[in-house]
Amino acid sequence: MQPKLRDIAKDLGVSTATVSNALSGNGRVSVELRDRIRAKATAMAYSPSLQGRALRTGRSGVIGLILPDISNPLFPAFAQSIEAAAEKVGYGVLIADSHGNTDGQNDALLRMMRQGADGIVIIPRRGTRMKDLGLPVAVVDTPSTPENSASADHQDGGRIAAQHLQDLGHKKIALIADSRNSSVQNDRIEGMKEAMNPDTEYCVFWQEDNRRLDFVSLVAEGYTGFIATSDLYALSALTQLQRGGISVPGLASVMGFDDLAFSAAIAPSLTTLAQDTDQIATHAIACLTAQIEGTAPVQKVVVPMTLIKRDSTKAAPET
Amino acid sequence: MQPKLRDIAKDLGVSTATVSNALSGNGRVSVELRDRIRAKATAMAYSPSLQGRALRTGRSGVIGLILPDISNPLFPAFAQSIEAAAEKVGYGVLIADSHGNTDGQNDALLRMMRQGADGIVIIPRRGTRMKDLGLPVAVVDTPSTPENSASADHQDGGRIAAQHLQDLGHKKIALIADSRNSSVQNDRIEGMKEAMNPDTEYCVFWQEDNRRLDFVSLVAEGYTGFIATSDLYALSALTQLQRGGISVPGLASVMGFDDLAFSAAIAPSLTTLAQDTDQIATHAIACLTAQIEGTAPVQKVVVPMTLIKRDSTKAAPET
DNA sequence: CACGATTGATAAAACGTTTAATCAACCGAA
DNA sequence: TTCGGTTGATTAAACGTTTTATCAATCGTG
Repeated sequence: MQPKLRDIAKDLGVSTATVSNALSGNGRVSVELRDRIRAKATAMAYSPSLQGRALRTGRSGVIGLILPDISNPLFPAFAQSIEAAAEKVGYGVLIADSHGNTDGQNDALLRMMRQGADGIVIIPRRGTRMKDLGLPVAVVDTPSTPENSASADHQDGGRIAAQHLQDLGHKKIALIADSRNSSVQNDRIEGMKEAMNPDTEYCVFWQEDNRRLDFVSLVAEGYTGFIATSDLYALSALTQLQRGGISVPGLASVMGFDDLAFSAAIAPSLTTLAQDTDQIATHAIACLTAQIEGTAPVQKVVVPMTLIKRDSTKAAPET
Repeated sequence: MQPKLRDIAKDLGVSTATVSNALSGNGRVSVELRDRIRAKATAMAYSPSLQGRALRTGRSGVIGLILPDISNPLFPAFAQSIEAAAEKVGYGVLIADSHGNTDGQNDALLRMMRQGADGIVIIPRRGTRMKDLGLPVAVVDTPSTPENSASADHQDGGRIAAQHLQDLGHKKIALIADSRNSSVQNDRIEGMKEAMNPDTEYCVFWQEDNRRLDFVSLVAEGYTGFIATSDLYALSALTQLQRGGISVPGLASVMGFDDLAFSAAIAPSLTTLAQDTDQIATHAIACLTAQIEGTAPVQKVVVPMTLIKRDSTKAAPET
């Protein structure tokens, strides 16, 4: 049986209140007794019952993490970072999958509240207005989302990507995105457009209507650069080109976003823009704990994305 | 403020005990009163405080999920399945990352216990002996792990894979695995070996020493079939071959395991062996709840893997 | 020396639920 | 009528912690 406060108290002949005070440093306890109690506590490997504490204080020591789709290859990295950051400040992490839709998202929120989460980190669906839950929330999305608490600078990432290909001499660039429903992808595309020189030709290809793009014929049309809003689409493009006999990066350069698990492992390795998930997670958690513990609010933060140059981008071929 | 048991009780002029009994169906309450209480409860949108209940019953309603490495591309699918299965039976899921090592795994276990998890689902590191924690545990690994509770039949998956390529006429097959430290990979390789015909040449290439394999020169040596223990390595092989000008599946067939997120999206799409994570998760959760609630123990289960034929495997080229 | 302030510790209540023990009322049977 | 048994509800304790109010003792000061 785990030792309780009472056990320590009885052993030392003091009251449980004193023990509690000694351990938390809250009330008034003489230094000598405090040390004696703390020593005893560690000796007995005492660890407070979170349930008892939760009942009394109304705080469970758990935060909820709501992801639009756990199986999205980017989110594992986030989940890992969030878990690490939360653990560092003594919180557990409860996960929920919103199955990509708004209903699921609300269900998940409700479930988390029932479970007694002290706060929520959420990566929202586009267009979901975070109504006030009476619960601290940290939103991780894009800087253009008003409620956003911490995120990468996706728009600037877009700029960097477009700049990179143009610096390499590419004059006709295809931008590949999945769905207009993602604020992140929109911001990335927006950034790319912004950084385009007046004499650069480009076109955005949205894949949301599920039509498969034919990248090989795009090359025939003169495209030499491809920027996808995710490494997943970049991979799709890259393999399709290779299969069509188009050398990457010899005849076409391909780059993506997020530095997914496979991106370094493929041939050619994929040039990509990475976000610092650790930093974002740490900040999101800081925002949350500030709200929970009522300390000074933390500034929103926007973390720059960094270009990882690999082998899939090269100077444009001579025409 | 959330309504409490007392609020319902006061409103109806009964005792909190009666309300509790009416809602749980445990004690003795007249049918009429029971219905009246239940109606009132739903009308007030009552939901019991998990903390209060936890303190009294000693059960928190959350289970812990410990993953060796969240960023491994297979685990998201698992996490999602586990979360769904747990939610269905009313449990929340607390995640922890064991950072791939045994110490991290023990830390994670301890943290989960402190957090008051009622049980643990763990995907263990190879060779970790699950010491008795005094806490229900469900292990998800491979059938060859003695403590395993639910898993795919990885060995049989290996057999199916080897059979598939041999059926297509491949005579010289390269088996690609990452690390001997994974029971799963070992079982898959073992199954492949088992299914090899006497006249089939094959060789196992372990990548654990981080040497990059040169798949192109393997083709020059006469290999026409490649089976990787993960789609990740299969992808690596596939792109390397394509880059080297070797047509897949024209000159070489490539297949992998686990049907990762990208596997259907690449060109050619990847033939792979998939595991039914939902079924495995449901069963793992069933094992756990059986232990937690002290009901009849659930049989261990081994779920067959299914071959997903796509475009990366084809009949071996004529020699 | 007396009195207010400070220090060090305790007692007791509270958080919201479940459950064992209790109790009153009613019923049927001897 | 009386008594054991059943029914329907209540009372009170318990889970483990934190915290407010209380109290005794010591201290400093006028």
